[in-house]
Amino acid sequence: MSDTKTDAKTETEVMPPPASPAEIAAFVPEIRPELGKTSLHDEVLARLRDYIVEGNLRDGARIPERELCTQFGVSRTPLREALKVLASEGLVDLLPNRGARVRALKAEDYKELFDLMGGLEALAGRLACESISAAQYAEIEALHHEMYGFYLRRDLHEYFRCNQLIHQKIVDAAGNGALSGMYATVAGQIRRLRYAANLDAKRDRWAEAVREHEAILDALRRRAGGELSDILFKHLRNKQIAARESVAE
Amino acid sequence: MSDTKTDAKTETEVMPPPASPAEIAAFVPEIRPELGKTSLHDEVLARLRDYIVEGNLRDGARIPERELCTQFGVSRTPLREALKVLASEGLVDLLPNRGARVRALKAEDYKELFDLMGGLEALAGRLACESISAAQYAEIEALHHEMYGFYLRRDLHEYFRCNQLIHQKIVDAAGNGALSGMYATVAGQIRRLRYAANLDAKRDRWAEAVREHEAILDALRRRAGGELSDILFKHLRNKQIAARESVAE
DNA sequence: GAAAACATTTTTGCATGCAATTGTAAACCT
DNA sequence: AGGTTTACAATTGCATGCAAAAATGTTTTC
Repeated sequence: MSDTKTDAKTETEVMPPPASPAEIAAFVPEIRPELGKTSLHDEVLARLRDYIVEGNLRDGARIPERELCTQFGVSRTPLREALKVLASEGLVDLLPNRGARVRALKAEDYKELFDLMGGLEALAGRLACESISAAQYAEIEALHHEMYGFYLRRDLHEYFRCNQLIHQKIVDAAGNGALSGMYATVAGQIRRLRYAANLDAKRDRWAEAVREHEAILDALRRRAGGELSDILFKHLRNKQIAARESVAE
Repeated sequence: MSDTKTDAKTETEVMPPPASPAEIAAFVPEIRPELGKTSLHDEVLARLRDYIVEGNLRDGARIPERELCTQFGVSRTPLREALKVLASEGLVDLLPNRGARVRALKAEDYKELFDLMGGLEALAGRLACESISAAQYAEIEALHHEMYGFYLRRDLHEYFRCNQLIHQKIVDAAGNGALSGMYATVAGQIRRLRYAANLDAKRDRWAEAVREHEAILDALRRRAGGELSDILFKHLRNKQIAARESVAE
């Protein structure tokens, strides 16, 4: 009765209900056969990052290593590798011998991240003015008009979708991969903060935001890099203030 | 003569000369007993990062996992964790099933990194103007004068030390931890590029750089954030051009 | 003699094992 | 009873094991 613990090593072709991590892992290729090219580590990393950014784990909550292993169907090794990377991104804290916790961001941290995002967007605007194509500009202009329509119709949800897309397109237009990567990291952090709520109530802030976007488009059209840089940073600062008030409720 | 490779598995209590990773690891606490608090992973990460940034491994060179394990006296697990983090920082490339290589940065990559550093310093300057203390400003001013002395004496090495320190102090003065972290990462990447050589030959560029630094100090004294931001970005752009020419030799 | 096919060694990715540390709760003392 | 101690369980950090993939070397074929 002591040899029952080692009989799971043999390679079984067909097995009824997956229970252990290894067995679940053996089934994963069936569940998602189309994208079985990335390494297990990368997939776990992406999934765990989303899992946290989406807010499935509360701030400061312990990250249950073993539980997530079974949930993702992998062993501890790739999961731990993912945790180290997420720690270096600032999404989780790693306490020596005491596990990983979802990083609890304080108001001061969000202030830092917003400023950082502002700086990155300011840079993006400057670089975009140097290298943006006519087609790329036209695309942003079209998005701007679309967004304006949603503003007039008071469709906050669609307005925000367009808004985010415009900012992302400016970053893309900068044509700087290193910048895009860092922007994505910072934006991911901030995404954990759910704001944008009562912009509708504060109608004057909304109108102001739209005016700022018009100034952004204008500077971009004139390829005025330094100017656009300045406008974008200040725009993000105002967004930060609005977010702060929104979160305070 | 084929069984000699597996006899090192037994755990020995007393052993003459450490040879295997495990044996070396067992001796490490004796070698450095005072700072045995950080996790093995963190230490390996820092050491490996330095090892690469210092240029001990050539661009595009394979990273010999097993060899570094023995060199650092750890097993593959913490080393591989460190490699994943370094990959996320962009220092190494991880090729699926084909190991890690030192990321070979092309001219275009350095251009991106320089622009990114310019954007981060521009942000730092802007934020520093908002929050810098008189003491911090005085420190930077003193460094500036010291640097000017080295310029007059044509001491390129000390000039550059001061120069780097000034830029770092501005970033510190921004008081934004997230920014500092990203700046450190980008600066580390760029440090792999050894430039700054023939600034001495190009005497006009050196003089120009000094003038730019005077403008930086002036804007900082006036707490002119937007202006400083602009100057810093352009200063970095010029630095980039000089570096490009310097590397081209 | 060069290229293709095969066999062998090495390396990689992941799972698991094990000792050490931490968390937890029952037993103990004052 | 309240706080301390001690035994126990869970968790963590790292080392190692193992199968699959790649690199390398050898033979074979034309």
